[in-house]
Amino acid sequence: MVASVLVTGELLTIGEVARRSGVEPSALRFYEAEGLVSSERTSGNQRRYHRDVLRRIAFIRIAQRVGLSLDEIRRALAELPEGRTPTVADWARLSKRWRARLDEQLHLLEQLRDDLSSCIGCGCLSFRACRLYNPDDGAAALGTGARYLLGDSSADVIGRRRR
Amino acid sequence: MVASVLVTGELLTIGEVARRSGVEPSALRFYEAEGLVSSERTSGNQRRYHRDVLRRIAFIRIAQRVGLSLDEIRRALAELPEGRTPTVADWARLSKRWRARLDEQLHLLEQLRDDLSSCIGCGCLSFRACRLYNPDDGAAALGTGARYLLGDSSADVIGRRRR
DNA sequence: GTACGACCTCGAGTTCACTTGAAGTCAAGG
DNA sequence: CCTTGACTTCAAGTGAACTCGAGGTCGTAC
Repeated sequence: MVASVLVTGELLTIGEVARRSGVEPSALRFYEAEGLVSSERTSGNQRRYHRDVLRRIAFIRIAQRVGLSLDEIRRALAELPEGRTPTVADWARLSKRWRARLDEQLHLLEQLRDDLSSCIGCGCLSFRACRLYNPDDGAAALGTGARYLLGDSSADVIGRRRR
Repeated sequence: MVASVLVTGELLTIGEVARRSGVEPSALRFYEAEGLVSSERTSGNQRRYHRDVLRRIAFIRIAQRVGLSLDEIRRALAELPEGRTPTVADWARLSKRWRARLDEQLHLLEQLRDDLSSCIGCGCLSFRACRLYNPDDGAAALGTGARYLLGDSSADVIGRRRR
């Protein structure tokens, strides 16, 4: 019943942005509160978005897939030029950095898989000898956020001799 | 001052398990509350652990690195034989399944990297054409837990034709 | 026997990225 | 003008995997 398209061609309502981007209105408000996107307001205090917010949201979602936190994404977005609308080159410059990050993640994952392969035969799961349990890279980039596999004060883990 | 090693050779205190495994006592209590590990108690209600709890904890931590939730890990551990101490073969059997999971994660990550490579030139970040934003695999296994990149009701995202 | 560190429970707090709900306002078709 | 859906704010809730603190007990060396 109510028009679902603003035909002015200029500004988008939060509902339109949500439908076009696949991001819930609640998330859009959240992003705004976090300083990731911005909007104008009507006289009645409703949000109106410029069209290029869609590209910004795409950037955010892809960056999340790459593994960035919203905090990192905010810092990345802060490097966009102020005043003018970002160009294709601006966006490409930012996303170029992801490549190295993805390569690193891939490397860690491959290493984990290979360690696992060589360990499956032995089934040792030992704190002292097992590479699976004692990766030298420290942080594991998988699971819920990046958390450390081992505590820092694990002298016993390292120092313990066989027997 | 106080003995830091129980020389009975039989049971371990929570502090010893923590030191040897690199897992905090609070986490060990948490795992017990969650049914992932078990312990006996002294007459004074303190925990005493059998030595093979160390292997169980190693299993848990490695499984987390592979990307399993504690819930999945609990279900995996439930398949261990009851009564007898698990053998090396028991542990190997459980961890063999991780291989496929890691391969799948690697595949998704490689695909994301390749999509990114081919997109960096264009910098499009477009909701309609960009493979980065429209992966067919649906869930992204990165970042905080597994969440969906796109909402389910994103008809506009999919159905929108150019211009 | 006393000191002191290690241990106990239980409830609340943390982080991240949102979602949900309540209570109320705006905008546009009819 | 009225209805209805879309919008507003703000506070609180979610879930995963823990951590922290308070208030109290245990266990061992001296």
